Amino acid sequence: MSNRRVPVQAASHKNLFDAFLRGLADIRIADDIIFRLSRLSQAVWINHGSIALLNPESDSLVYIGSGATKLIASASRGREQIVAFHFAGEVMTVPAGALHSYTLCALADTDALVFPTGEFLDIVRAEPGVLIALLQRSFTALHRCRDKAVALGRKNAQERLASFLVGMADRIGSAKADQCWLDLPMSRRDIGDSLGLTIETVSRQLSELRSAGLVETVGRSRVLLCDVTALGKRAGHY
Amino acid sequence: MSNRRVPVQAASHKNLFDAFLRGLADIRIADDIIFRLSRLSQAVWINHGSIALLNPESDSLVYIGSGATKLIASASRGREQIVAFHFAGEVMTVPAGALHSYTLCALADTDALVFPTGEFLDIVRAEPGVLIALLQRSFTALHRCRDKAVALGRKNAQERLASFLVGMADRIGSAKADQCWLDLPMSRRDIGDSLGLTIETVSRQLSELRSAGLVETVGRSRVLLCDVTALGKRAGHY
DNA sequence: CGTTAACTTGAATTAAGTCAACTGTCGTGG
DNA sequence: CCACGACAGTTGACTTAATTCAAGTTAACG
Repeated sequence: MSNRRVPVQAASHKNLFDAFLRGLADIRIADDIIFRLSRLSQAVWINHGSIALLNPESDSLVYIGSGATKLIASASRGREQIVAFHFAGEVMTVPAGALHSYTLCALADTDALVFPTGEFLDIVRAEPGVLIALLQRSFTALHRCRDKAVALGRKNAQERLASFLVGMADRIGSAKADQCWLDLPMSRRDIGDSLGLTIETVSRQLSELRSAGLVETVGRSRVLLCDVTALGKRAGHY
Repeated sequence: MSNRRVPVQAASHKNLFDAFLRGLADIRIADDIIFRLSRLSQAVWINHGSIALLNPESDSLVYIGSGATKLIASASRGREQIVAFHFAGEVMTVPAGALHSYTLCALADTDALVFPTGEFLDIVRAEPGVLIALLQRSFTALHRCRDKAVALGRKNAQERLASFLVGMADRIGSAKADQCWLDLPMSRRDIGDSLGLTIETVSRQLSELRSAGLVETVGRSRVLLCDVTALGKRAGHY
């Protein structure tokens, strides 16, 4: 992870905001709305391993400019469930005051842009393109979360890990034919907390996939999926 | 379940559509948009126990006029995970062509109104009120799904059942002080398929809650939550 | 009031968790 | 640039919570 040693500069608010607009919707947005959104947003630099300080009073809408994050839900007795990972260019919502308490934590040095959801929607009322873009991202998040529910509710450890790897390959992998290289920014503990498994079980199942010839690993974070189709089958997908 | 014996008449498309509009957003919508939405929508009557025939080619937006439904995701080997329950007045999305195949199934005789999501959004572009209402419902669904992920990933059988009961109390219970009556439209199998447990485990845990004095049951579907706060504690909520 | 399916309870099994020891990776400092 | 230390990850042995299989009960409907 060479970028951890290189001193990285936080992006300026302007650059971050521009990237957010470009990524959100491929449409022209009225200047006054852009101005108001810009004033509403707050650029946040989250160091690798630390958590974002979000307003606990209101839901937050977060854009990840660069880096990667995990969204953690905590139940009582200190148990943590990672509810979603997010990567550069993605938008997510963090609820305030829910049944479980949510924390946004950076897996790598991360540039983020934060809006209070309520005010954001008020401003953006007149821009259907933005609303629809947001709605589509929200559907995507819901579908991912449902897939996770299936994995957590009805799949065994090996299928969960296979699902995870195939899902990550889809999002941050570099595919070539039916092979795919992954550089995972999260630890085994994070993977376990995401799959509802212990770190030991994750490790054991990864070893099994390794000896089945489905994956190879290099160091701690690099993984080669040797046969994505076969892995998808092990994941219990249709 | 007396309404199963009474022959129920499917609501007319007009009544259903009107209820949908009233429930969605408390705003005036342009007449031509109402007309186009009305033409796009399809009223569907789903008998207790049978599944809705949705277009497998496109995502569906579904409004439940009356009744109750379960949204089932199927993984390979015939395993089923109930991803969400929906009751009268609610709106949901059913994805087509996802990793797992989704089925909408009625827990009671159900009146529903179905739109293809894509066309719906095209028509509704000019109505920010509708888009925002949809966005908020989508956030609610996402938050519920995340809570479910926490339960499935990090809670034991008893906590899951307690979460389920408290959650249902919130949505379809009749509360009085800290007590709450529930008339569950779903079977023990449905509860198990929703909580990632077997029917036997659900039964055992319900018996435990019963002997702990936290719930009482009458017949198969009526449940009295004797102390919702205490039950919430057992659910691992904060 | 009898039949059927839903539910409950019990005993045996198993997948994943826990606890513990060991190994490899990676970054720092000599 | 190499060696060391610390921590992330792996592997093994044992335990446990939930599943599976099996045998009753009970509720709901005709």
